[in-house]
Amino acid sequence: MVVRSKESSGRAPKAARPPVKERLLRVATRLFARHGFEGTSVQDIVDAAGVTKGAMYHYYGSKDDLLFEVYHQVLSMQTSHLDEIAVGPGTAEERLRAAAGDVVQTSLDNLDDMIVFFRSLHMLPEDKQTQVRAERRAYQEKFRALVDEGVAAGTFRSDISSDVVVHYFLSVVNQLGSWYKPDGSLSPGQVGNLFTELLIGGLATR
Amino acid sequence: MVVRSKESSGRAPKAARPPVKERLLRVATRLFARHGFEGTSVQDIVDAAGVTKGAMYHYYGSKDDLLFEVYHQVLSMQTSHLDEIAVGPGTAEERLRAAAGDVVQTSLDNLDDMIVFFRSLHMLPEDKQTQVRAERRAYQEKFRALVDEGVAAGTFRSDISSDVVVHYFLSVVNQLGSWYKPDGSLSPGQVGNLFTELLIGGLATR
DNA sequence: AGTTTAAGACCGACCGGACGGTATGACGCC
DNA sequence: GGCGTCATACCGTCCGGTCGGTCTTAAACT
Repeated sequence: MVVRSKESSGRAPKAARPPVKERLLRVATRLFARHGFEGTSVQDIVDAAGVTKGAMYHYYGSKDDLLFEVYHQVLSMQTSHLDEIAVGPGTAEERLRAAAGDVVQTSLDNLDDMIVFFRSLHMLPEDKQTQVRAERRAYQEKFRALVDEGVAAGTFRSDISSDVVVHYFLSVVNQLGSWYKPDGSLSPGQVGNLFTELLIGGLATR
Repeated sequence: MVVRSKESSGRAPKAARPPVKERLLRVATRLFARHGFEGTSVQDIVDAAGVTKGAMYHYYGSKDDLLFEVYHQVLSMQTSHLDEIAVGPGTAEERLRAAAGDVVQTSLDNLDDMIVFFRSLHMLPEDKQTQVRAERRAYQEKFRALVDEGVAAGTFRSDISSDVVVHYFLSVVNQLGSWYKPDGSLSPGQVGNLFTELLIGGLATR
């Protein structure tokens, strides 16, 4: 997680609240989410950030780099959350509930990142794509371990591959950006609870 | 990329296996799925189809048109399947099981279409995008009606919004292309059954 | 039957412009 | 005066789309 320095002192009269580097990443994320990676030009990004290309290529090596940063940010946050929950107290079911609810909620809190995430992976150069996938798999493995724990404890049914279960539930999370409307009647917490309920219900022994 | 693959069907000696129009759509779907819509040039498509741009623009008005056709094809197929199942015999649960299993299986049978579907919608021009969304909403509504039937019959729990349930399950379907490997150990039917089981389990009254 | 005509199917050179990226330099701060 | 931070101008490439033209086929006409 990046530590944000509060620097709102009497700076330049221009619109420069967050530092340029951060601002670039933020507007890029929003634009990628709205128009797609290929549908967003570098010019669009720097215009929206109120700078020029010179600034962007000073902080980032390429347009790809910008996209990669989005992935890294999301994954590192979700991973640290899951790590914390997994080693915490409670039964396997309780921890799985917590993990499921949390990943839904944090995803909804960063919807733009999620939209970019599931839509533009294939636009990354091969090596960075591999890196992201590896990180992603590590996350899935941790999730799967929780499910397996529950199976071992007899809380969850054992006739369903935990691998498939993880793909199943994380699919739901990844697709949140394609239908959830922040100004709708459902709060992130509510969605998290509903989805958690559906997951645990499907897993529970009858 | 040379594409002179001789198909096994002992057809005409000329290059006319499937008609050009169909061939274009088919190769376009595959290329869109592999490299994304923006990562595939019109030249790539016509090369792979063994024709030239003239041929493509003879049959399709634009590159967008080609993408739109993919969406139309997928949606019309899935809708007709669901329609058939919905009015068929059986309890609400039985029909929901059939619908869930079917949509998973047909999606896995047309993985490339699904990959394009969930990844490139935003590349369509606004009007066509609206059209696609309307068609998809109609599909979701039919699915939701099935869930509601089960709730009314007391088979499914009533404390979970059917709307959310539909988003939940269709998210799983839409993401199939991002992890399922046709040459893996799981058959489409098996995945369909597992997912159906997880869905019904989550819905069932305790 | 032989000839003309029309239409569809397809070719491929070409265009305008957008886009990612770079080179160079100005401006402030220690 | 060197270094970090950006602005400006510019380049080479690639891409969607166009357009005049050719070839094939079959109906219409004589």
